[in-house]
Amino acid sequence: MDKSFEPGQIESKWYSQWESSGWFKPSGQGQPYAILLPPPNVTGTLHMGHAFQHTVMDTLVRYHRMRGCDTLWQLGTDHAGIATEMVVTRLLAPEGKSRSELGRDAFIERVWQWKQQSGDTIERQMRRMGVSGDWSRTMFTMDEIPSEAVRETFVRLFEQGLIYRGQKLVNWDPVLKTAISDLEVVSEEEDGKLWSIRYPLADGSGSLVVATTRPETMLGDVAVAVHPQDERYAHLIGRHLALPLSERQIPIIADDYVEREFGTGCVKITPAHDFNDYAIGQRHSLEPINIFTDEAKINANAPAKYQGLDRYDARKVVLADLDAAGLLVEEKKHKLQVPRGDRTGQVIEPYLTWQWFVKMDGLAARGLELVESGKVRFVPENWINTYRHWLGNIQDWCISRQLWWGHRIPAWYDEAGNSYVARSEEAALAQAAARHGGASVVLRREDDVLETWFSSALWAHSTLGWPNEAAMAERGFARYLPTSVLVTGFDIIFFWVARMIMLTDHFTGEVPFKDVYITGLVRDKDGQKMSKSKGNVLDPIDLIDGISLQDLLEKRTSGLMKPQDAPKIEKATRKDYPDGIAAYGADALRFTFASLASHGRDIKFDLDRCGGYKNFCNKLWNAARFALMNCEGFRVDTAAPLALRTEAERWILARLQHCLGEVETQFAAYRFDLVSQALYEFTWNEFCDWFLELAKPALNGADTAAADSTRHTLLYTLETLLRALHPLIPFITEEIWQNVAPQLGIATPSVSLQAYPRAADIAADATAEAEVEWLKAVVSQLRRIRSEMNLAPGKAIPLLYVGGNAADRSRADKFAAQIGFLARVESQRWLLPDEAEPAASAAIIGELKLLIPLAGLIDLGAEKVRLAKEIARIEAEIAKCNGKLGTATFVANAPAAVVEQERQRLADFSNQLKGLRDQATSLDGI
RNA sequence: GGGCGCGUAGCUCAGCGGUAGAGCACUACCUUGACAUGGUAGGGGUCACAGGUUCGAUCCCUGUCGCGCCCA
Repeated sequence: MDKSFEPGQIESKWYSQWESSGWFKPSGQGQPYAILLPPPNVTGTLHMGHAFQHTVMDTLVRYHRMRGCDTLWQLGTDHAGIATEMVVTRLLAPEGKSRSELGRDAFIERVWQWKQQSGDTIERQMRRMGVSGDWSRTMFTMDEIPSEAVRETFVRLFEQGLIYRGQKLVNWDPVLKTAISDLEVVSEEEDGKLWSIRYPLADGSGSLVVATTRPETMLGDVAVAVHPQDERYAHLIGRHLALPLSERQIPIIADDYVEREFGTGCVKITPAHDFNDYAIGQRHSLEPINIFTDEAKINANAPAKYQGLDRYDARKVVLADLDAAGLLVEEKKHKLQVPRGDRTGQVIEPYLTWQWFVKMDGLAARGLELVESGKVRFVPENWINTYRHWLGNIQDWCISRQLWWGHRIPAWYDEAGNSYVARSEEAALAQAAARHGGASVVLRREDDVLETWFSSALWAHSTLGWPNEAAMAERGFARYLPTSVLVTGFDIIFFWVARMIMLTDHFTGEVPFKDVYITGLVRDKDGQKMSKSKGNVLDPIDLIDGISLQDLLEKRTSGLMKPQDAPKIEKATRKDYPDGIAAYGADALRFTFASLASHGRDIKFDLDRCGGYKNFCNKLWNAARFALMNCEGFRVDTAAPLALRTEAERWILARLQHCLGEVETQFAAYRFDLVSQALYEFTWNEFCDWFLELAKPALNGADTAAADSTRHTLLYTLETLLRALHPLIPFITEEIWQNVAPQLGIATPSVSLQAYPRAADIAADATAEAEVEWLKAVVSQLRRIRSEMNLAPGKAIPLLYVGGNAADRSRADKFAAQIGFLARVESQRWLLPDEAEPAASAAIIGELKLLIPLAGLIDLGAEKVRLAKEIARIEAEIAKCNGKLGTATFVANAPAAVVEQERQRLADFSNQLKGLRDQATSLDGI
């Protein structure tokens, strides 16, 4: 093995071998364990959030595979309607082509080309991360199987009366010219203005003043509302106003939605262009007047003067006209919530259109019940609140989108506008013929497609072949549904998780997954969301392979929506990564993600942390080198050592047992941070820091049986540790394991095919732990004295034992070689019965006193200072103990074990204090 | 306005009724034959603040301040 760990060389080698051997496919044996990959959008490349979640899923999948489960990781990608259509539209621009020039079919052809390219990139990235999913059954949301599921679902929901077509106010993107979901609209406070406009009474007897942030919409006003208890206007309710600029009269109505304190307490009502007004309009049976085209220009319902004007131009003209008419009362600055599409950044228009909807009340009630009853469990469980809140306030789901890329809605229209929902055009024609008394009818297919989440909502059962019986049998529908766990971010609980729960249950009677593990969102080290426009994105591949500053700058500043941000991004990037990014390797990146996966909602990604785990990999690598160098030619037939010859071996196995217990507990709790911490600590602080050091004297000692036993334990512990770490860091563990396993008589071709180690496989050994804890205490004390007395590390010291009990004597005897080696002690002996203690530096461990004679080594004054400091520390501890034990209520009320523990502490400290004081006194006498 | 959450070492975060922990950063010493991507030792915290419950609160409760996010 090389002297240091070089990730690049081993990663690709092992990945292709694993994949080509078919080990990622379900084994068909054992308890089913299935995970659905939330299918990434085919809009480009994977980001850090994907890499994080893929790491979590891969770790779970590898863990359960090693535990003997029949493991299915269903991979796939999502067609992502709007996002992909935008990407491809932008791609066409440099060619001087537009989407509409190209036409629907040619455009879709281009999207498929893009999808191929993007899908390949994504798959390549996933392989680099070590994703061990079943590539042979990967699926795209527009493949035939999921497409059939979409058609079948749509038709059945329609037949069940759960899908309908209706005219409603929706969020409309006037640039993309499609409806978008509430969830895709982000409202933020922006600076705007509030205008007060005078509306005269129709009979000329007076006027009202209304306040609005959108004066142009007055062209579509149908009423003015006041609060029913507002005494100022009570006498006007039911009378009419002459709507300025339009030749219309509108009524004054009363509705308690109106806030009396806001503005004048009079609200213009424009049902076609405001969600609240729409509701009021419905309450008062007012017919909405739509004044916009689908591009948000004024349409023919408005006075001719304004027709064709863009919404913001219309605003200027309307205000000018009002001013000219003396009806503009006031204009003032005002902060308002502006809704923008999260993809385009355009101001979204509430717009009255015909759309397809899914009725949600019944489905939502059932969706809620499935989670409340525990059939689906959120981890962390708090997320149930978010889920509950959304389902409790749900509206019907608008599923149609005015796009080309997606699942085209299976509905057809005849010339009269009657619609026919059917599984195929033939079936639709048959329906139409039946309706028209057998005559053949010309049908036009619905142009709209379904929103992307409609197909995603079916992902759990459609990827298992539903509704096709043969496909279901082949893909293991009955075996893998419900899947075990869904790993996803809280941002798509509404979009995806809830809808999957509802639809999978509705059509299959099963929940899609038993657990939902909600991960945090990956942010940069300052807590900022990573985004292309902020210029703080990291490509996981660049962390694996490294990237130069130049390439990183190029990546971050090219293709920006706002190219003017480039200098700012460049500056920040130069500051954060003056030398580019080093190559950390996939394992270090994965271990970092795992260790950041606590149950919080933000994951601040700190590159230094990644560096620390790269070092961890190197540490593991070198521990393995040590083991192999010391076990050359050593072979055994049994993996586990049968007869342990040294205390250190018994100790490390006991510690391993603890570690594995912790790992098992934390895996079950989805605490990957604690899994990785337990393994990190065992590897570094116990295996490397102590066991390897304790093994050195044993390996080189005269006792060949102990040396061989130590070799065996060394290999066995390492091999077990590699198995335990494999789900987290698969590449390096495989590479090392291949070198280690043969020496233990293991002939399996891959560590990934080995059983995951469990605490139950190893015996606990409290005695050995206590023995070695004693040794560690002695060594630590000696090292501390050496350091504080400024004894050169290479300087050997003599050690004198004083006092102590029988256990101390036997331990000192047993560990003489180790103490000599670890603390550089040249001689060890017990003070003779009648021998006077020499002037020395001392440490107290229980009843035992360790003395390092001063002669020629230690400065007396320094030792006195050191002792005084130590005495003060112990006195403080004793004072704390006495404080507690001196309180009668503590002794009376605290649990006996706690009181006992406190007494024990007091006894130990007192012992130590006495020893230290004696020592101080004896030094004073010199 | 409603809901959720956070405030612990310089930074990023665990812990959570009974000796305050980790990684990174920092200081000193050390190139010893697994590893300087390292070793050894060390410094650093009235656990946001104020009350309350308790024998005992960083942890539970209430309030205040500050900061997020989600939904209106």
